[in-house]
Amino acid sequence: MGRSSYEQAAKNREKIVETASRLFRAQGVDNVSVSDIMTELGMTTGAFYKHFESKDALVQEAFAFSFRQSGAAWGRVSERKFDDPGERSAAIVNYYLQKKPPAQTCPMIAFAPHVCSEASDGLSTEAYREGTEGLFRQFVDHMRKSRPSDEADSATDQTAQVLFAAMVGANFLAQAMGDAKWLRSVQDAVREEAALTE
Amino acid sequence: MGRSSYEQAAKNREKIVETASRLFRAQGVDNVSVSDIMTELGMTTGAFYKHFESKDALVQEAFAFSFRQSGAAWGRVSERKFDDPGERSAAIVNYYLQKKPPAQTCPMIAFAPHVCSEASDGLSTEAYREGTEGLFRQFVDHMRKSRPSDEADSATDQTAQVLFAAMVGANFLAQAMGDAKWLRSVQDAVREEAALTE
DNA sequence: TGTACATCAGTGAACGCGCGTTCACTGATGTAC
DNA sequence: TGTACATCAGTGAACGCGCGTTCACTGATGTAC
Repeated sequence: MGRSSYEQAAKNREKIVETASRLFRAQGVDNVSVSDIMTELGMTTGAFYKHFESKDALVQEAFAFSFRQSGAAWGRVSERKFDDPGERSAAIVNYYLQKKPPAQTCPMIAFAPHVCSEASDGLSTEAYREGTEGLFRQFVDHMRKSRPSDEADSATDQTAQVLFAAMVGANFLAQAMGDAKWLRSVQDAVREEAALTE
Repeated sequence: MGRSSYEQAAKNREKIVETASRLFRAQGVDNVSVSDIMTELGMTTGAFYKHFESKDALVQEAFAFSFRQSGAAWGRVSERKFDDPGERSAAIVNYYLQKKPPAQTCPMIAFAPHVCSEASDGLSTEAYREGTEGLFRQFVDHMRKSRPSDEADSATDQTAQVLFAAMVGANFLAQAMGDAKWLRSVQDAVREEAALTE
């Protein structure tokens, strides 16, 4: 098992980022070791450091990758055709609150524990902030299209911001609590609130 | 330094729970070691296990303690006199979204990372669920008092649930992101939404 | 094009560190007579 | 009440474990002639 070609090495590097993103989203950054990732790829731990300077360097790239993935999924929802504004604003909230497999947990929620801990240096924290702000702006833009007029409406924006917070809060609680009757009721309330936005 | 009296030992035990709660809320459960807690109390690590079977046993008690503390604080807000319903519903949201010292971070948010990790066994997870559900019920009850009539109004409840999610979501983002202009705007939107509840 | 050497992706074992937990021990407190 | 013994809160050092990281080594790939 000697040296790999540059092509193979580049593929392996990508695989590390993708696998890490998946595992980080499913289990949380601090519950996934470098060895966990490399073992899943059938490689040894030492090889990791031929590609990344440290675990946090990988974390940074994995964050960017995950946020891009989420942003793309939101974009696909946003491009659908909608009959009326209420349907439009409900669509993205419904998509977000859908139950998804662990590997697709919202990055804003899955990565927060790592960002809060002191263990994370500036790099990954910065990636988290940028990613979260990006999703927020994307959400607000989506909601603005619910307005027939092209002018920005500050009341619409305010409602959108409340919905964003409510949506994230409901998902956060779902991750932390697991299923609970009252929580499903909260999620439904957020969905309905989004639907009656006009 | 021989054996302590039963009275002293009981005091020490309480101090462990209080100190742990404070540090856990400020830094997160997984970033605070048993040794951190005991050192702050001027005791050695070994003494800890005369009081608790394991770290998670302490975590469970610290969770219950913190949630009781938060619930009591909410209760004090709830007992104030209010002139109109909007002022009443704004009061608790404003209180919740107030910037507080690290040691008073909302337990729903501060403890979530530990509950999500596999490291937590059933005990502490259960304490978290009970505590969170308790705060939720307290919030909804507070909001119901905004209605002049004594009958439960399902529309009021729905608004209350959305506000709860939005409030928690906004605080969650604040913890994860630190200060950001757009986030303050989101927090303001949530506060205003609460104020116009009637 | 073929040959000789340099490069470097991947290996596998080791290191250092912090953590939760254990343990033999100490000596003041508690208890039995 | 006083004495002799048992209890057990607290000590301080050690243990085992998983983690991030390092390192000498291997041998196929890349490069220079």
